[in-house]
Amino acid sequence: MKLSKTEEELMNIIWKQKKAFLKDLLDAYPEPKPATTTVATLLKRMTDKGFIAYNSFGRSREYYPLVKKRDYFSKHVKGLIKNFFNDSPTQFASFFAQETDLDKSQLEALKKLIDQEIKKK
Amino acid sequence: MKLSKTEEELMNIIWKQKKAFLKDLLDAYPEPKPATTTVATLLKRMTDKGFIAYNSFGRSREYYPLVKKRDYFSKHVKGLIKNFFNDSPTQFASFFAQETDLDKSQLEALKKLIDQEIKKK
DNA sequence: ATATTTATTCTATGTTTGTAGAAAAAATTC
DNA sequence: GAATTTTTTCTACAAACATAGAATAAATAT
Repeated sequence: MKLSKTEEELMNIIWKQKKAFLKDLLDAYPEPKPATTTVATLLKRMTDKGFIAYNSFGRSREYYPLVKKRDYFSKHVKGLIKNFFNDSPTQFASFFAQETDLDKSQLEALKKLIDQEIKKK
Repeated sequence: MKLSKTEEELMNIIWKQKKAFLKDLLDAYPEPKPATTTVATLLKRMTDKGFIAYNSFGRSREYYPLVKKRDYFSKHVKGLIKNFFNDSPTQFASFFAQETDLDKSQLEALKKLIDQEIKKK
């Protein structure tokens, strides 16, 4: 089961807040905010899909993620790589390095990071 | 305007073939192949959306991409970065390096690549 | 306690997607 | 040239999505 675009957006807010009531989520939306009921519907669907859960406090609920952002994206990016870069992460990485115009210091930082990964191996 | 999942799949075939008739595209699908009309519908929708065009040869058409794979993905990945990594390519890169388990030689290759990018700056 | 606000569920509508049959028209085969 | 195959358009329909009003129930404010 997958999240739709708008559900993803909401999920992202929930990940950031770690846990939140409807109100907190609504607050986090930029203008023009969606209707309360729209977000409520989304929350219900996401609960049904198993991406979030909640603890009840009286009538209202504190929602929290059931899926880690990391895991979610791992799948996401791997799918992207598989579908469009012949399952080759390096091909993707190459594309990434050339396409997202990082400046020199960012590239240096990235290089350092990769060095660390190499050491881990 | 965006491509849907199945449209993306077809687009990917078109990118690979560079130009192709309906038949060629159908051939490229793995079993179980979709119905001819299904692919035809997809082609029509993608034409309407402005992602492909065609040259007519009598009755039938040779389809070709109007959008470069590179550009399409550039947008795609940038959106991903924007939405989920606070608009920070380095944060994304970090995630990428850790999550897609590249082996040592792949990481080395990647490092070399980044070095080249640095030199360009 | 009454009025008001808030959270939730139900219902609803328009749109997009995935999938494909029927029909028409052209191309190919026999 | 009649029969068959291929390509395309039209039509269709169910599922998923985006969005939100109406109704309800519970919480809070006065």
